[in-house]
Amino acid sequence: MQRTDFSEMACSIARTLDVIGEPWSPLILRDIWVGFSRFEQLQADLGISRKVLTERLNHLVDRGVIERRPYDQRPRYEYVLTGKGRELVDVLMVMVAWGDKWLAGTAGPPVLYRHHACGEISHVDLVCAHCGKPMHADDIDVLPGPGAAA
Amino acid sequence: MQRTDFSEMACSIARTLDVIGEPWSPLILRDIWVGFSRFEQLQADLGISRKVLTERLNHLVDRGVIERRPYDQRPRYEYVLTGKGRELVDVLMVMVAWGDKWLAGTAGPPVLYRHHACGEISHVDLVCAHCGKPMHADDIDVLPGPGAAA
DNA sequence: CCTCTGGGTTCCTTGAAGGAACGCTAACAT
DNA sequence: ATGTTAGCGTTCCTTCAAGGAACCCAGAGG
Repeated sequence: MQRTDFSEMACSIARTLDVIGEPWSPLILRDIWVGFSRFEQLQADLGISRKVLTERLNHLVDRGVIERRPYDQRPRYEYVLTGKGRELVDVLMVMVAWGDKWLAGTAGPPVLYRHHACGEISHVDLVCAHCGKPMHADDIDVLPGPGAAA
Repeated sequence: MQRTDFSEMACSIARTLDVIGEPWSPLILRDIWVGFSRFEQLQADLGISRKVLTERLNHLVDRGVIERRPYDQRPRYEYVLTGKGRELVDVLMVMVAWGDKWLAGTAGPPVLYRHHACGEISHVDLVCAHCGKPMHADDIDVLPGPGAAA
């Protein structure tokens, strides 16, 4: 954990960072999303320290984005996304879209996403949940909300 | 910077984390987005160490998501988003939507977003850039792309 | 010439990440 | 009954980044 505690800030970005803001956490979430569900798989795929992997998995379980459950009579466990965690993957998908566009270089994107609904290779775009039109950084006004800081 | 270098991984999430994955970076980006453009403003608003703020600003400038420019004859500078940086704000907007939904508690969201196009208080949603239908964690297949690891 | 302001830089302390070694449990093989 | 192996962590030590306070520098204004 970073030394400063973001979880108490009156900001949904800061609070979300309290869940996946630590190093490795987004990559762990990605791996679990695409099917690496066990400790050894995660450790091998990421090359992360076992100590840190343990800490991150516990943290993600505590925050309710993944669930730890036995898959054998022996003490064996797998980690799976909860509903809350599956929605958090939205953040990853937008990171992929941005990284593919700005950081992929000449080699092109490392992975492609095929959308079930249309069958095409595609990526995510952001729209307004209310009217369905594009919604990006310059398309909104930011106003104080009910949970604003005192 | 976290000790492990994410920038060389064949993963757009890891590469994006190399840009905004360090502690404070997303919050700095948020502040610049909403209009805190100067060093002193950022330091006072975030309560971040001046040393770390300097490091983060330099890093974000290096990666091309913000620009440092003088605003006075005196040695005074402000930081503004580049186009690349403005698109990166998409990631923040999705974090806000998720944090508002799952972490805001009874007090409600700390800030509200009003969409220019429809005038309503709203939040972002993810759709397929190709067909416009919803696109979330379970709506896609992940395939190897041209820039996949050897 | 003194002071003030914005924008950093230096230095010390604390604590998290890296990494290797070790431990624990339950099945299976000999 | 005694290895052996696989899966899942825990312990311990070293290194480096974050926190925080103090300091520095340039230019304008009194």
